[in-house]
Amino acid sequence: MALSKPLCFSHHLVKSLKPYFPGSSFPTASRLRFLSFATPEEAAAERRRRKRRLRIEPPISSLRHQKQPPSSGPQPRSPRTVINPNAPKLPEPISALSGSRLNLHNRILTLIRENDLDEAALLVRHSIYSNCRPTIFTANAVLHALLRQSRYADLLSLHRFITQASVAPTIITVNLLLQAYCDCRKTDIALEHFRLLLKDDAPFPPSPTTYRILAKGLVDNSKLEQAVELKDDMLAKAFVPPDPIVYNYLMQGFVKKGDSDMVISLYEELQEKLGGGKILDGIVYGNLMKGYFGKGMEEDAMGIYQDVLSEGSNVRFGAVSYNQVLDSLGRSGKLEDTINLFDRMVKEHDPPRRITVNLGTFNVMVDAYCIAGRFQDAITVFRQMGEQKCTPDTLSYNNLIDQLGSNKLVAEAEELYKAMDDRGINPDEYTYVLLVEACFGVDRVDDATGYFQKMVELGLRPNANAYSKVIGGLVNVGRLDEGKKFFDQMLEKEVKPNVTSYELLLKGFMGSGRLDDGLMTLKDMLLDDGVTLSEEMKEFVEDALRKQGREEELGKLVEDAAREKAERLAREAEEKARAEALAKEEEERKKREEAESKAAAARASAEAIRAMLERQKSSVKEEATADDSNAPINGLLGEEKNMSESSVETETADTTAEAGNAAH
DNA sequence: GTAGGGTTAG
Repeated sequence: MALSKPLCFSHHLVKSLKPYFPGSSFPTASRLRFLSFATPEEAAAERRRRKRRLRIEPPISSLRHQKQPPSSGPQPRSPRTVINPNAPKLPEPISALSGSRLNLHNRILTLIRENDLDEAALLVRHSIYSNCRPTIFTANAVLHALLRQSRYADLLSLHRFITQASVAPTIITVNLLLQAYCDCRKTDIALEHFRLLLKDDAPFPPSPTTYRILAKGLVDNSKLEQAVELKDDMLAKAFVPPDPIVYNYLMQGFVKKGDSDMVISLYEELQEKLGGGKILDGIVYGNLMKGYFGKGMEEDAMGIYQDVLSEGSNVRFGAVSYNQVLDSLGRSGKLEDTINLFDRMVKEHDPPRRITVNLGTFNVMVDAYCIAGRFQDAITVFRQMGEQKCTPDTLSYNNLIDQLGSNKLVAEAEELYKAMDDRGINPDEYTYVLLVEACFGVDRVDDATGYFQKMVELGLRPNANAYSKVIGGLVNVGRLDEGKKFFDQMLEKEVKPNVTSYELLLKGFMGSGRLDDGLMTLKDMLLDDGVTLSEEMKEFVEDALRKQGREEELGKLVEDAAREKAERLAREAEEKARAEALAKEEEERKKREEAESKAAAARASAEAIRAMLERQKSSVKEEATADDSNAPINGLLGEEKNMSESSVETETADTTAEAGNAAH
């Protein structure tokens, strides 16, 4: 019995995944629409059906009898659900979190608080097959902690584990999973899981947060079209009311894309869906203003601004909503209005009762001052952060250092860098690259390379882009050999060079007449799979060679490189083929062995039965009354049945594990 | 005693 429980759930999952997701890619627009209801009435009916289903908390014991025919007892579920006895289980009610399971929960929460997530995850796993099974609430807490620390691989692995162990998820579990996939830019996988919630036999519908996670994930990955589809699906299914946050994510995406018309029409659509009155959630107004500013409709933008932030306005504004309006003003050159709004926000700020200012506020202000060229004011407002109990993070520092450095205010930038040290905020690779660039910008070449070396010494890992900054700076001032040294360092550290880093060196050597060094660089570049030589670069090289009458060398070099590359590729292909052949052999050998051992087991079992029948026969001969002797046969067959079940379970588990692995 | 409520600067 214990074995058949997990079997039932995971089996269902695999079965249900197949027909609904024939391709691995996200369904096209038409297929998403196919899921929508034809009429609002239909959608409402389905909604009612689900709510009804959700209201009924089945006793835990009923979960064990899922396989029983539906004839026993009253049937509260919709007819469709009854037809499918393998429908995903409903999650346990919160009341399950009591007694020893609550103790376990609290122990795990303590581990999370102590930041020992490994131990917490391990304890969940170990308890699953113990006599104190963790509740889904405990698992959710651990999943959430893993998500907070961006430990996606561990999150997926724990999620896979509890799924295989047939711990029924809650909507929170699903949302955590969707968030993890979206964070990893795997929006297609996130959408596949989301679609399970839309199925008829889904144990619960999506929540507002579900839509928010997906909308943000799609927008952040520039999949605006799919984000709009999702929003339309949200309206059609109507599991949740039209959500300003979802709309705002979309507006954000279109602001970034420069499509102001779409920004405005999304706002108007939301307004209509919410009944036509004023939208009372302030979140949408910053982006709406950006839409108007983007169309040059300044008066409309400012009209909205005056309206929603006027004396008696009942539009609700939190720090985030304010920040977006603040940003729209700052980016539109309305510095005076920006400052006024900022002052108002600081006045309204009354923690912990009301929060209207946060870290983002200051960063938006810094940008506004810098856009206006008032760098000293930017520094001043940055320093005011502490007064509002805000602490700048590395990104905040980087932002201001960037603005100062690229405007030749290097001393100020360096002062901020020192302040980071004093406050125990760690500079990252980006901080150092900004300082490197700033120093190059004012011809402090040695300081620039000094900052770069310091970053490397600190164990930070500059990427190819960072290397190309230092190489470029050195090449620009004619210190080619030093530039080459950094290029070699990059190779040494196994950082894959980018096109720019090659091109900088190539241009440097060729431009200064060091043709042999240039040709060597060119050959390395041609041999590198990751980069291609642009036409422009090729012409540049030809030109430099022609000047010294060596233009015929280029053709030969290109040929040589092409041949060497082809040889290498052929070699690699051969090695790969050989490895694959070996793997296949191994696989076949395993299969053969398995088949042999199965056959042997079958022979042994047949032999056992035969022997038993033999014994039975002889005992019948000996005793005239013998009708209790077939019990062992039943036992034997029963055992065999169990074995095959557990092997199916292993197979299913593997399939699920593969799906999870695909995320990496 | 299970997430969240959204933003900004790479």
